[in-house]
Amino acid sequence: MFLELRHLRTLTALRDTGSLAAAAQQLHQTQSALSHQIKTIENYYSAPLFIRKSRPMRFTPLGERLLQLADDILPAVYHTEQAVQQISGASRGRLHIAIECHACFDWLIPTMDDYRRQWPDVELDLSTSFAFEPIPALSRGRVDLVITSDPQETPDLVYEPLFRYQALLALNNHHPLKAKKYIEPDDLRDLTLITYPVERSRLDIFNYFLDPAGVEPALQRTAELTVMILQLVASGRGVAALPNWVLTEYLDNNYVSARPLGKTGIWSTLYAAVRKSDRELAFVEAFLNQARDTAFKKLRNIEAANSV
Amino acid sequence: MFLELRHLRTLTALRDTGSLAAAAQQLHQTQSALSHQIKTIENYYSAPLFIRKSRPMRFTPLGERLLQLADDILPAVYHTEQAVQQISGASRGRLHIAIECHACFDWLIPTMDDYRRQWPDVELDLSTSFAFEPIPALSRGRVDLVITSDPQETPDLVYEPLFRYQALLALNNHHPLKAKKYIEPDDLRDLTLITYPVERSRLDIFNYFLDPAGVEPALQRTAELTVMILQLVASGRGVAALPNWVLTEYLDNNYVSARPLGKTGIWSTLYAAVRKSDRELAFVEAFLNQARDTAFKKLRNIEAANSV
DNA sequence: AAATTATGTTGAATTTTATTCAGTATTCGA
DNA sequence: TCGAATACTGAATAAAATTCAACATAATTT
Repeated sequence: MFLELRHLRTLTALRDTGSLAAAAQQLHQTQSALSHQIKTIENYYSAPLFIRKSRPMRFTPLGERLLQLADDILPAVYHTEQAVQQISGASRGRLHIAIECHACFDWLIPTMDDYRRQWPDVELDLSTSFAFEPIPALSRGRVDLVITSDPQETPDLVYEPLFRYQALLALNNHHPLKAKKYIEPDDLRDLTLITYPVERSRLDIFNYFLDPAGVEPALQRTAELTVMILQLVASGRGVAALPNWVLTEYLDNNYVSARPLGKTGIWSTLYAAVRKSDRELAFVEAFLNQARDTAFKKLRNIEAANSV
Repeated sequence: MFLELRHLRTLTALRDTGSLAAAAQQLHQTQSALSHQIKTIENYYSAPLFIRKSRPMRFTPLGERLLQLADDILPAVYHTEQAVQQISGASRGRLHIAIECHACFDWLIPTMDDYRRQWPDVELDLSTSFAFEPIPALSRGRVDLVITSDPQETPDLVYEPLFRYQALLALNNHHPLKAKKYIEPDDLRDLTLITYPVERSRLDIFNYFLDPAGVEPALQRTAELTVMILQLVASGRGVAALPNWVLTEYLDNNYVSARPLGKTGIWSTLYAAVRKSDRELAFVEAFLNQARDTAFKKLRNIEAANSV
């Protein structure tokens, strides 16, 4: 009468990942939340679930027994949820997505591919919001989900955080700045900066990096497509600030190199805006989680790549 | 990622009882809570769980599928919880109970019998609080649980409601008052009232029934034990106000008869006081639920008996 | 058929519970 | 031994569940 599936899901995530921090990430929660949750279970049973001071972590008999239960029943729950979405109306719906950010294709396409496989009956559509204002379109029901990095409070919308990301400066592989651990504004004074063709006020590298330091790049040029920008960078025609997730594959293939902007880096959060009334629909929630998972996997790669 | 065991337990209770109201009672919740809970599930899946306008109630395919899951996994959960209480410290503890009310033995002894079977490692003890003040004894840790019908707010204690009950006037089987649907204060003017030997201020029949109407019974006498009181009533030596749960068996056997006091009856709630720090211990919570279940079953009987 | 009673729904208020935040301790690896 | 990663904790906050109260509806009684 006390146990909930939530507890079991936490336990399995803990076992799968081997640490609270990683389990929290897998479950899209903070590590503190899991710590509290585990303490609640341990309090209830007046016994620990796992031995803290051991690497790799080991579960106590209590923890083992609960994990066994989790293994017994969670697959059944999962299958039922899948089946039930078929017979109910939950699997049908419309999800018209609008993106404000050029680079988002990079994780959005894989996200949509995976999502479509799981939710074949959802009518997916994607439009770049160059012809219209996406937020009003969302309110009016012309689109159903908007990807944006600056949430503006609106009464009928909610902004669901997807993930944090960092802007990196992409450099060609022989660039002298590779010697530095991170880029400083002055380093850009003599370089050509390549950007997407949008207003300057929407480019974070100006807002948070160059303008505060009063620095201008020697030259600025634009390119529409990410691949074009990277081609230019790779051939030494300039440098470009791009979100870390865009760079993962290119870094893996040693096509270009990258460095953080400033000691702490320029970080921001990407949000999905949806109408409040849609938030708890199964197929909407599933999309958010799919996006988070896809991005999470991409970003895990870059961390590994960066640490080399 | 949405379903919780709570939902499945609600579904099975619904099926077992056939109505929201009864299911709520079984789960010790309000019927409104279940209504909301079910609406949440139905919203999530955008489909109803059962067909409302049919007697007996019928589940939709969605509801059936979830019930099937519940049947698959809830037994396993139950068994694990049992097993886990054995291997953890949760099954061992002390539960010294003090009762303020004379009549409570009636449901408390069966409760304790059932409880002991499930929790053999809990050290059960029962004391009647005639020699000491139970609430201070609870705070000081001399006892662990106090059964009382008047909660007095104390910083370190919580009062958990167990059940509502009604005081009934027990009459001998040939008593002329049997003709009335309910007793009025004036009816007692010429009768002998039998009570437990406690201060008048602790007798609800005076507090809520006779004193407000300014009526005194012709005679008053006391008896220590419930069986004694009922013997006196049965042999026509007087009438007695007793909680409905006490009377169930005697009514079933036609040993005595009973009528409510006043049109709406005199109702009150019985509470279990425990220290806040003990409230969420598994073996304490289990005791509360056991008490509620036992009382619930007893009271279901009397409702049936009364309606004859 | 009207009246009464039991049952279910709903939105708002309330309470409870879960989660985050911020500060701190601890562990791990260089 | 330091810094980075990880975990714990209490307080603040956010979210969720529950109750309350008003109403609607169905079932029963008179």
